[in-house]
Amino acid sequence: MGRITLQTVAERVGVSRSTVSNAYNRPDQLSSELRERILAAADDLGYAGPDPAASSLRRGVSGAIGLLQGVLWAVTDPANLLLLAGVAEVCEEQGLALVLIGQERPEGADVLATTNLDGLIVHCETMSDQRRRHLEVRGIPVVEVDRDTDTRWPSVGIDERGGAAAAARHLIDLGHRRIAVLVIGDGDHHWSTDERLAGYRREFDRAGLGDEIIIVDDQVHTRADGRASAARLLASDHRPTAVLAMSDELAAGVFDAAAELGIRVPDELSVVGFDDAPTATTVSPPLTTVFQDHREKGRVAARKVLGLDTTPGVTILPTRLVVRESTAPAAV
Amino acid sequence: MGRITLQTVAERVGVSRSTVSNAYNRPDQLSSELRERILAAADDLGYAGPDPAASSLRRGVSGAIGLLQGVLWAVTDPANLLLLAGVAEVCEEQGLALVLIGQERPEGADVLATTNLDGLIVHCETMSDQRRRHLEVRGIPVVEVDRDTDTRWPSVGIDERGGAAAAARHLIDLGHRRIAVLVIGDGDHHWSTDERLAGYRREFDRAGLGDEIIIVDDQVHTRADGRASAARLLASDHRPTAVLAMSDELAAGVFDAAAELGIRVPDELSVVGFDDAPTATTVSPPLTTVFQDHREKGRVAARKVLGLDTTPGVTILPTRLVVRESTAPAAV
DNA sequence: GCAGTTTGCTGTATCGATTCAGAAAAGGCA
DNA sequence: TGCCTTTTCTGAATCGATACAGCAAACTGC
Repeated sequence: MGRITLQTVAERVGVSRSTVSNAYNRPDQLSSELRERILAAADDLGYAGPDPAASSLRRGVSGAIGLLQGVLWAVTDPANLLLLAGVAEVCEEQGLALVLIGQERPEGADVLATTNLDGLIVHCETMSDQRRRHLEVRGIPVVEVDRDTDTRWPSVGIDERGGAAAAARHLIDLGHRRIAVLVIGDGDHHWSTDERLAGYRREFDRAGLGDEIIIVDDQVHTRADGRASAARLLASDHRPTAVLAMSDELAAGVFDAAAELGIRVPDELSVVGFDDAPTATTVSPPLTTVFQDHREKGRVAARKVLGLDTTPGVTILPTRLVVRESTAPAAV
Repeated sequence: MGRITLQTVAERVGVSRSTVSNAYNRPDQLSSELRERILAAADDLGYAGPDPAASSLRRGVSGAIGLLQGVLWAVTDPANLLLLAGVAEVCEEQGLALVLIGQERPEGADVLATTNLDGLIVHCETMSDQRRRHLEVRGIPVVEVDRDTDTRWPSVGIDERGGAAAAARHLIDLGHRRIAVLVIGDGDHHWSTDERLAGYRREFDRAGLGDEIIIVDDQVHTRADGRASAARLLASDHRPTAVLAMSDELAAGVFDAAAELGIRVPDELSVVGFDDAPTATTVSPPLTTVFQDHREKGRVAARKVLGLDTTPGVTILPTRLVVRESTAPAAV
């Protein structure tokens, strides 16, 4: 007897297919009495409503937006989750599904190519030309997050440089001279990493610090990485009096290393993070860090990709230094 | 001039539509020479490959599985993320998209109903009859996670009761008598909550503890909640010597409260968590907790829903007590 | 009571691909 | 060379819905 479709329901009620379709999608196009009757019949027949695939084909929209990021990485980083939450929030509000897309697959059977999306948010991911081309050809709106976008796509980012500069200035104002920078990076540098570095450097230069600065670029990403890296750094003879960590997770790692070595924060070592993630306040002492609104970033990205926010080009969200208890004047 | 479709490419090359389709989906059905020619022409024309919506309609599969959980909650809970990661892992491996579905929307425009999925994983969410019915009618395979499933769907869970019992026994063996249980719950009790409670109780009863047990059920969920709740608990005259927290986040909250009140863990207060989430090891002292493999749980759920794991009915994953440094013998 | 607008419903064309039975060409074997 | 299998490609039928023009019937207003 085949599947139950609009047709089946239409025949049962004795109306046309169009009318049944309207019962679902345009209630104002038919009398509410008839609509009730149709819905009742549908329920009776076990019809679950218009088939999404068919509907999607005909309408040309899918009711879903994608979020592209190395999925496994994505769910590992607490700060990133806030971004996800922001995107999810807009999706829920708009009645859209949120599709997580991960790594490109080798065989040309890329998930991105076989999923239909009304838009895509690209986060911290270097995209293959293949994919880039695909998106253009298919005409899917794309918004990039936290990326330098000389490209054709609009983007959302934060004032990385300004935030970083504020963090550096804070330490300099406290009298620190020998400062270490703990660079984030899980393979290659992202745009945001370079920006932060530029922000720190601006203040170092302005203060005439040069030789005293230690740049540690150990490809660290997680708290555990940070701890390992900081352990080496802090074990040196002439250790820094302050550390600028490029994420709160890394900063937490520095705390761990300091605790192990018996170095007191902030008395003997000042630490500044970046992100103002949940970690910042659960750690002890509470972390001085650069606040950014991850969640809002997600919201803005989603709104932009949906055309709800029509600000063209790049949107830059502000950052600001949040001074807590992990920084103190440099010991004399 | 219209969109570019299989047809356009077929005409350009001078073959039939079917052949072009085969070039994409069944390379073995045509000579590789022709295939190359077709792919080249497609690229030339700016054809991005078969349209997912059309393909999905015709084939009857969507290449995506859904994960149903209050999205906002989902991305907030660190332990839950591991589940997500497990599901994502299998999806990536299988070339499937992962769709996050959130709250049911009021207007009958439920995302679940308008998204086409090859399967659905339901996590910690009481489902409306509406939705339940929908899934049945549409014949979408469903797997439930962490739920008592008297229902028609297979499920994946953990040995909640055994784990909880082990935790309770551990405290009892250490000589604790006055033990508080910090119940998790963000509104209503889930099955897992009841199971854990039953596990604790079993050991309390076995040890003949009764009056000494304090059950604190304050609808707590986050670390901050846990701290508030624990603050009240620990401020009482005759405070417990040990706390069984139903999650590591809550346990961390207990740590926070204890620190505030100057109560030393574990000397003056033993704390046991549940989950063995990342928090357990970043907290100080490291938390004694009940380990469960969230990630594996996600993997198993995904495999089950895809029919890759054909174990019927309920799959129960083991739990085990991990003794760290947050528990010590009761002070005499 | 009649022209003019609304309301309510129908029919047909289409969205873009996949499938499967089969035709034509090519190869294998004696 | 002739018969049989294999390879390579084609055509028609379908998947299930939605949009839009159009046609009755039912209301307006004067």
